[in-house]
Amino acid sequence: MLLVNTIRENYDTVLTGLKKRNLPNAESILAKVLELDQSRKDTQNQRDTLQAESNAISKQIGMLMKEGKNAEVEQIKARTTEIKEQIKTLEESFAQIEESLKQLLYTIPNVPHVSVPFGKSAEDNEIVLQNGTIPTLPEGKLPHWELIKKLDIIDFELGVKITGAGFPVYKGKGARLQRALINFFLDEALKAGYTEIQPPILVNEDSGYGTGQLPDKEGQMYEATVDRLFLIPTAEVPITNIYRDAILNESDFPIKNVGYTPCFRREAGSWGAHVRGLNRLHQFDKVEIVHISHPEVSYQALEEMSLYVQGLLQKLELPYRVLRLCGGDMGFTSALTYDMEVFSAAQERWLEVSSVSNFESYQANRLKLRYRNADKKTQLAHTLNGSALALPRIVAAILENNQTEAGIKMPEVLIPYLGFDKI
RNA sequence: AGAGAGUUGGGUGAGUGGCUGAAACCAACAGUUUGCUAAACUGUCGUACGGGUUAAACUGUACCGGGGGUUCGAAUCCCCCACUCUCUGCCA
Repeated sequence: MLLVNTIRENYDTVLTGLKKRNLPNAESILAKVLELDQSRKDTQNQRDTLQAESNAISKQIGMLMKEGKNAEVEQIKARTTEIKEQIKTLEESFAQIEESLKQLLYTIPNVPHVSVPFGKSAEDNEIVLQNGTIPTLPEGKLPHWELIKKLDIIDFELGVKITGAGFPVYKGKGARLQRALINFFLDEALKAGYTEIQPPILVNEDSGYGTGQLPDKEGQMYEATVDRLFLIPTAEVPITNIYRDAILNESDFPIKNVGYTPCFRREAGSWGAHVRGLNRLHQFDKVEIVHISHPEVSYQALEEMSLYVQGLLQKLELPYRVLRLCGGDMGFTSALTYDMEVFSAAQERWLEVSSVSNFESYQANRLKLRYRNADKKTQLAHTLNGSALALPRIVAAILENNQTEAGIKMPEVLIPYLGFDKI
């Protein structure tokens, strides 16, 4: 969430930013925030003053009792009862004000970076670049959901039997392709200086709040209700939460972590005709990169991540494009997001395979992720993350784009990992 | 899962009702000394939210696993919860 100080000190920037987000009533929301913050301060001030008085009296009682002046003690005790009443009232309204303020702040999305285009939907995203050649496919080309059936490498019906829709079973070369991609992505990340992390894939409530899945997107996660744990929708959640409540040193930067995990998404209400096959699943594999960055260089880090992800797509010989998301399409917590899309040649569609975002201090504020600057003051760090990469749509594109009469050719870089060169 | 013990600042660890935001030691940081390193010595050394200041200085409040209670006053007493350790059981 945003810092109230940011809202107060950069009011105009915040307001224009929120308008880019198409947030209705931005003015009145911000006004309410400032108002609540002011009454929070006033209330705290009153409470603290009374509390100070009460503390002084208690100290005095201690001394009087030591001197055996019990009559005087009884006298001033009466005064504290009065003060205590007042403190209690103030305490209650203070808690109430703080809670309303917090709830209100939760409803305010991050302020978009200046380069984020205005716009309402995916239509308005800006195409930054396009790279690679779109293949011409032979007669009788098939979409991946036909290919996997024909080749018997991914089985959706079997997944339905075991679990339900959206939980495919990968078999034979299909399973080996998954494993090869995961290893390839992790090895590439190591070469690029990332530290490999294997986090838990169930997280507690605090972690959900830390990265912003809670309280709003509760319905998007599977929950183990008995233990009040959530299956992660992305490795971003556990890997970023490593740094919850941390105070780093400037010398700790940059922090670059990579982790492979399965991801679980309920995807409630987001199914339709265009999400056949591997395009949308409840469980899928993803390798995620997470940066914790010094605020001054977080946008350099974002570019670095974008180039890194593009490099992976180039190595996999997939045609791709990079989009800068518009204010209306960007995630709630992001300040700037690049989406990477690959062209899946049989479906003739662009598929999102990565989303690289700078959250600036928005997540860090919830996480209480700070660092100590040269003046020994604590400052919020910046967090960034991106998929590198999400597997299912990569698999879909590899299968569709590389189909030949002789079978599906595997990308050169994967062959050492696969142990075969076509399916 | 059952029984017992525990949870204090970056670490070890003292503290059983007021003089404790918290001893001592270690680590860290700055300085003195030194041919260099080491040692020794001196100092600094929690977080959050307020007040104050151009900025500091200074100052108020809260925080000793989390929440609640008793009390004029709680790290210290009581209750609930979480977690950790030991033993027993079970198990990949």
